[in-house]
Amino acid sequence: MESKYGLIAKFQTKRKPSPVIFNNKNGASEPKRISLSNDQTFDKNKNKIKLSMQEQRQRLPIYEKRNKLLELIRRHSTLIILGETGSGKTTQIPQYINSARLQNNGKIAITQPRRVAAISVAIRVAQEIGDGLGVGETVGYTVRFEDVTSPRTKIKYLTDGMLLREAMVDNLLMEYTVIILDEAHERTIHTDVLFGIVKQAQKTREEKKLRPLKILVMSATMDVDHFSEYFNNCQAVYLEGRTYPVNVYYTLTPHEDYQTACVATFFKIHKQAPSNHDVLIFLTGQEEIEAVAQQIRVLARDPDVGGPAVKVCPLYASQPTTQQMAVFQPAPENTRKVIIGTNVAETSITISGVRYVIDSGMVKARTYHPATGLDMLKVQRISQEQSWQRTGRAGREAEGFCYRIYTRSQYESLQKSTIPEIQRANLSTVAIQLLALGIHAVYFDFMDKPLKDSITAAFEQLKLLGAVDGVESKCLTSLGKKMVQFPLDPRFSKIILSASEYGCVEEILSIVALLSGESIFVNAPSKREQAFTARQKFLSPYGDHLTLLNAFRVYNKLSSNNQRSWCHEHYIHMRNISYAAQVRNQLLEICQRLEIPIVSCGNNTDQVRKCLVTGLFTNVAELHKEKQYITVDKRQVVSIHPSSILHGQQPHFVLFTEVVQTAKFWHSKDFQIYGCSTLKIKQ
DNA sequence: CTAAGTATA
Repeated sequence: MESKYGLIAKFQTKRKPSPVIFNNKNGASEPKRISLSNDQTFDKNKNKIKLSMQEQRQRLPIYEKRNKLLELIRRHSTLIILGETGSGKTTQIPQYINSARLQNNGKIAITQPRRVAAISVAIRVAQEIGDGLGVGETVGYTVRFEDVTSPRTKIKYLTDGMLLREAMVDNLLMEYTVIILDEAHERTIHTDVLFGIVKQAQKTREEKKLRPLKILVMSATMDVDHFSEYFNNCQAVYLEGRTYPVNVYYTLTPHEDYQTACVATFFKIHKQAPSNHDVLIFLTGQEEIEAVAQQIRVLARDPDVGGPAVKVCPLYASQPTTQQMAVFQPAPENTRKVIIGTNVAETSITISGVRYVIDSGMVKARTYHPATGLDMLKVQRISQEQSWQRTGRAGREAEGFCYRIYTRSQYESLQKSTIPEIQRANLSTVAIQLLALGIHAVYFDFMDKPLKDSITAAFEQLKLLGAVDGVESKCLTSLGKKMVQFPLDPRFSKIILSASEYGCVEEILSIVALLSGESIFVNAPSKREQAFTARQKFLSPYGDHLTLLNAFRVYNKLSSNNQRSWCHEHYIHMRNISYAAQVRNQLLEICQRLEIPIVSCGNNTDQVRKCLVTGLFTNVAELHKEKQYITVDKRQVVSIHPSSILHGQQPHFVLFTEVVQTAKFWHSKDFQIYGCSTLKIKQ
């Protein structure tokens, strides 16, 4: 098998990839999911007609159906609304309900899987509603760290995770008379749990003759029957979107080396398409994206290749924000922009100007193995749903083209839908949250049941942590009740709750906060050397946890106007470290509420490592032979990930935060452990 | 031949 590093070398010798042959038919024979609309406001020409906000609202395809929709919502206690991209369902439906006062004296909740979406939609709707009051009054939002609502708020946008938190305080969600679960097709773990909670709340409120709860489930057009069946065969209504047709092409033969095929396809497009038509390539990860970006840059400079200049924009979530912004800036005159992205570009980030999509057909996805307790991050084929999602990205503003680096029959053999997150995640957080609501996960009404083994594994972990007395237990111990207060994996909640015993609450709060977000260390492949050198300043011989703490201690002593430049100099991720500081504040508040004394161990940081073991006791590995470790718990062979400070050293015992298998095939030596600390076991 | 998809509380 050829490695992706070999490819760079091959391309640097300016050899061009061989052409990829596509079929000539477009995707018109595919299920018709992409429909045409002639709306002028979407024209990309420069004399765009300026419309008032109210005119814009009236031009949305949903506007004509307003009365019909309201009638359906009034009549049904549960309704499924299928809406294509651009139908305006997220912004308009809550306003329609509000102006018809269907919520009576309660509130309308609309959940979103992502914070940015909840915030930006709320701001938009607050403007549209035109009462001049701005966000936080009639229309508000609630996300972690930010509650922009008032007692007068009628329409409240929130993240699905936030509504789940609220349900843990009041499982009947009495504050709301209408709950809209938006983007339900994404099937986030939080939305899946909310399905059951909201359904039960509606039933209980009816039985107890409390004020009724109306449920709207909004989704892209997929798997209606599945949703409807779960919600007692409720009715579904379809809303037309506003997108343009996309011509879909398949390769005639399978391409195992999808990276090279993507590059070749890009240059095929590059030669013929006008330079202001941007291209979006879907690939799987940072390393791969940077490699392909480099190949395209090199080839684009080759005079033999021809075509306009090329601006290459890599796009993945862990990029520094400034780099990510480059994606939104239009390319200069006579220059083609090509965005090479992960699945962030599928849902989270929308880029205008894209007319061509190249879909590798691959995605990196996480799966959880209850038997071993191990996570895998594996490159695998996308689902058919996902491939249409990617295709749709070419038709947001005008007719587009999508080149699929797989054959039609390969497409047909893809699984129809993506496996919902709840079926491929560690369930200990879900299990403890449901217990706080008095429900054992085994008896919970899931739309798609998680694996029995996953639930069992979760309960075994909760038992070891002392959150429950037994795996059948339907209530939490007093420790468990404290643990569930924290917005954390139960293992980390446990560590915080043990910290006062070890006299290191200050330090543990910092470390847990740092571990609960993304890495604060910048890890761009091109700057690896410099980043490594800069990191030496914070290095602790005891490993990554204390190294993180050292960096965080320095950061906290800086005045706020020095933080940015300090982060830049030390290859620290500004966004991630300031996020960790916010998380720490939140955790600190919870500790104060629980009356935990906030003590520090100063330089006696041995206490910190001892304390970490109280939650991560299953995450211990022993040196087995040269560079090879074996986990004490499940006897799995692992090795230290190169990002760890302890990589290259061989302490006898290590404590780690996480194990992940990253390679394409199942070789035991491919399991790597992240976030390592040395561990001396005293006799 | 050393390198983590995306979210969230």
